[in-house]
Amino acid sequence: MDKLTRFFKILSDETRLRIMVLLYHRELCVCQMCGITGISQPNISKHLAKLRDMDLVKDERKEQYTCYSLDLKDKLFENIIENIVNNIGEYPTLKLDIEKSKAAEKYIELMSAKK
Amino acid sequence: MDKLTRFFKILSDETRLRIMVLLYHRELCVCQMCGITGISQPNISKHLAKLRDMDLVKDERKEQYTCYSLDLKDKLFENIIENIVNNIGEYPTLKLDIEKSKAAEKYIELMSAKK
DNA sequence: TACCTATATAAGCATATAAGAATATAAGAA
DNA sequence: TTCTTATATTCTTATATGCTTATATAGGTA
Repeated sequence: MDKLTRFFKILSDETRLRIMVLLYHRELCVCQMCGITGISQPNISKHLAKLRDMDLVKDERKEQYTCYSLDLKDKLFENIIENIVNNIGEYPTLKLDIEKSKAAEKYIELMSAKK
Repeated sequence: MDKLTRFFKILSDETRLRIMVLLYHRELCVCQMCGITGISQPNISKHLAKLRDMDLVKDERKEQYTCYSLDLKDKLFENIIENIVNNIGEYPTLKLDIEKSKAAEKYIELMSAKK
């Protein structure tokens, strides 16, 4: 049950929930998540570390970026995320994140453009 | 989304998760929950108060007891609890709670027996 | 009325958690 | 090697959370 309560605790933080829902749709690098959500890089990184520690996401180096993707081995966990996504209309922030993620490449450019 | 993260935070505590799963199966009074779970009365009460504040359970006075039952208006929340229950085999503590709850009346007697 | 019993609340303590700012690291480019 | 970019980590501060013990309240009974 500890695994279950830890999973719920992970999802009880808005930042992590946004990350999880984003990654459910597609893999993203750290700076894309920053750009899409408007959350600071150290903050995103720290939450990604927690998700990694719980084995919910995996990372892969791609050229200069570290790409993250969901890695849900547990069917229950996957169902829960899926349920949320199916009701995405009720959660404007999540919905907007997803919209933005469709043009995720843009956020890499914006990041590079910052001087 | 706040409603969602608050729901996950509620479930991220072992005591509250046990209460929710118990109440999914049947209504129970406070002392029955204490007896079944072995958790202290003030502790159970406090967690019930949180669940009540979030409108996840409702209470009803029945003779000398206050009976609690689930009151999930949100389909997503109900699905999540249902999913857990469907996998109850993976969570021995939850499973044992449910087994005990089948003889819930016993716990009222035990409580009364305590002088 | 006074007395139980069941439940709720409060106080105090210890621990956990989040966010921002500053800094460190790793890998590629010059 | 040095510089740059992307990402990770550390430190500090503020806030939240849980548990135990003690106490309060509400409703029924004697």
